[in-house]
Amino acid sequence: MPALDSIFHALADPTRRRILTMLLEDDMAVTDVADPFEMSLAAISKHLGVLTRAGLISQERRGRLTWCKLEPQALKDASVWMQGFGQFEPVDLDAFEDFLKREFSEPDSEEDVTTPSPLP
Amino acid sequence: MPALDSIFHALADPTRRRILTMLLEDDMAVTDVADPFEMSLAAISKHLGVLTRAGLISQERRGRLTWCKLEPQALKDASVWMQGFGQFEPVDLDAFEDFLKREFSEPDSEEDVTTPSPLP
DNA sequence: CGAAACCTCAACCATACGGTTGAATATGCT
DNA sequence: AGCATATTCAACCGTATGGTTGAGGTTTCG
Repeated sequence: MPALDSIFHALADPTRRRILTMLLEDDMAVTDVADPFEMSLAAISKHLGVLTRAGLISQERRGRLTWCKLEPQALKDASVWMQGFGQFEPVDLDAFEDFLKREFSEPDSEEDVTTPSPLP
Repeated sequence: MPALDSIFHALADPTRRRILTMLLEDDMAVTDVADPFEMSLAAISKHLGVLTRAGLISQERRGRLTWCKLEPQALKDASVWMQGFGQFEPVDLDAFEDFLKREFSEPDSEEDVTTPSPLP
């Protein structure tokens, strides 16, 4: 439903990717999402708007809290688009480790955890 | 090596995604890449620059032609990042068909082929 | 050599992006 | 009712983005 444009655009920001990884653990209220960031609440609210319009999360108001929930379907759309290129073999969890290795060994660009951590 | 920022940013533009799908078929010279677009050559050249800096393609000059070649490793990085979310099951080619179905049934946003076509 | 083909560079423009601050709007608590 | 909490809205600002046009540098070919 949401276009690839908005999905990829949403994923192109490290703050938003980090928000997604936070939501991977559990649903969160907006203020709690904003807590670890050194940025105004309004800025985070905007980021959440971008993620919502991309369909990557949903926001449901319950009481005075607005709960943010990961919506993996949009991510899946984008993932499937990339898989459609078919140039590389199916999901390879080793590849994720490889990726992390390269991400951390080369002091490339960002600093913090903009990557999910499904490795237990 | 290229950060997720630049990869996802590069993927967020329909022109650039379409270029990638074109390069899926074969390597191409810049002018030929630009041909189907209603846009100046300089604009396409810029798009190719974005794709190159993201590591999604490489450009090699041979004679007076500059050949553009798909570089799937960067795509794989991004794909792996998404797979890291692990919320959805491994590569599911049916999902790609589902995606196309939804993409074409709902007159959502874009019009043309910004998706690869690995279905023979 | 000179002209044409191929591509990038530079300057410019309108619009979008990511952030800020301050006011506005719910909702819940006492 | 009244106040604190939670979230968004609105206006603003600097910078980036995606496009244009025109000039410039290589390479090939007649």
